[in-house]
Amino acid sequence: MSPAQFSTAVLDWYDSHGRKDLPWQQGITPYRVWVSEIMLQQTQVSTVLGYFDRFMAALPTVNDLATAPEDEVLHLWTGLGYYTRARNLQKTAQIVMREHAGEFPRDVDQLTELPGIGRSTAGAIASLSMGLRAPILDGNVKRVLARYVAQEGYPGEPKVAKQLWDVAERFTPQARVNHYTQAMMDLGATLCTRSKPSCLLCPLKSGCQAHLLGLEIRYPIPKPRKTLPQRRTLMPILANHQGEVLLYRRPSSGLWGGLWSLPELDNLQSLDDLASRHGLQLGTRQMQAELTHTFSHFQLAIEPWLIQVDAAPTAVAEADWLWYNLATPPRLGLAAPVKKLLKRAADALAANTGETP
DNA sequence: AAGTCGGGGGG
DNA sequence: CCCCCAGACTT
Repeated sequence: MSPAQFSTAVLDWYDSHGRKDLPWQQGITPYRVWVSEIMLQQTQVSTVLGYFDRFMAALPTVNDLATAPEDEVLHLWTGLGYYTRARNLQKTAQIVMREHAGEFPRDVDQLTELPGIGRSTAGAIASLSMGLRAPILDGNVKRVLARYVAQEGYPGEPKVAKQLWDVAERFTPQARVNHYTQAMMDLGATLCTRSKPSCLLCPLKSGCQAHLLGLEIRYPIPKPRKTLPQRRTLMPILANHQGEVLLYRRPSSGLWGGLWSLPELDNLQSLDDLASRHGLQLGTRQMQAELTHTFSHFQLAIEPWLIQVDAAPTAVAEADWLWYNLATPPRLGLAAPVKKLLKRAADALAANTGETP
């Protein structure tokens, strides 16, 4: 799609589906748009709804904000978080009064110099309240554009961010830039959501590279994790005198869905609960060599414990639990690290029985 | 480039 | 639990 086709599709969609009834979209002034944009930084619309009107009622003009006690401003901000925003808000109000004769500069670069206003917020104020052709790139727009061009690389990276700003700049139209800006944010908020995007309803689907590839979910590329989150678990290898080990079947959904696994414990104390649950009499315990298993999203350190079971009921009482015979293993789906641990156990058992007189 | 600031919602 | 959200600023 050419930039003209792109913005036309976005604007047509705005006319029929864009949001037009948010509080800061009524009686639009640079002051109201600015306050709303600051409140909306890293903060969801539903949260800001509870603050905006109260704030505007208490401090209806830039001058009111500039001259209010700081405590009053912070009071109006209480619960919104990122309190530096509130202090910067008042600083900027004072600068606007003192250096700009009470009027916000009609210039993106000058807006960006004000405390708390970065490039995206400046673009939003300029386009929404002044009709200036200025791009924005907030979280919503970033997602829409990253998908539209199937942008590789993590957008937090300056090089990638610059490419997305270039795309944003290219597609931003001269006419109706206020509606265009609002529409791009609305697209990201309502259709082009992080999970389960509604591509079939999207006005950009015919040109969206991610959608055409069927890879919407892949973009924007998430922050690369150098060190995966670390988790630990303890796996008791409960071995009876028949050379069998106690396994259970994991729930059909989720991690290792439907596969059989060794029991997982947070600590050694909870071993007693497991034993009593299955009516087991436990003997000696011995820690085995630790095993780490890497998933796509975290790393799991497994601390295996070999536990002798001296006595147990003849049959397992609970469904989805079984005694797994190491010498004649049944054909079951096993979680990968469990398979490894069982092999170790089987080898050790074979060596023992071979040597024992 | 990475850390900080916050409260809330969703998977 | 982690990740993310109408980000900006500091280190």
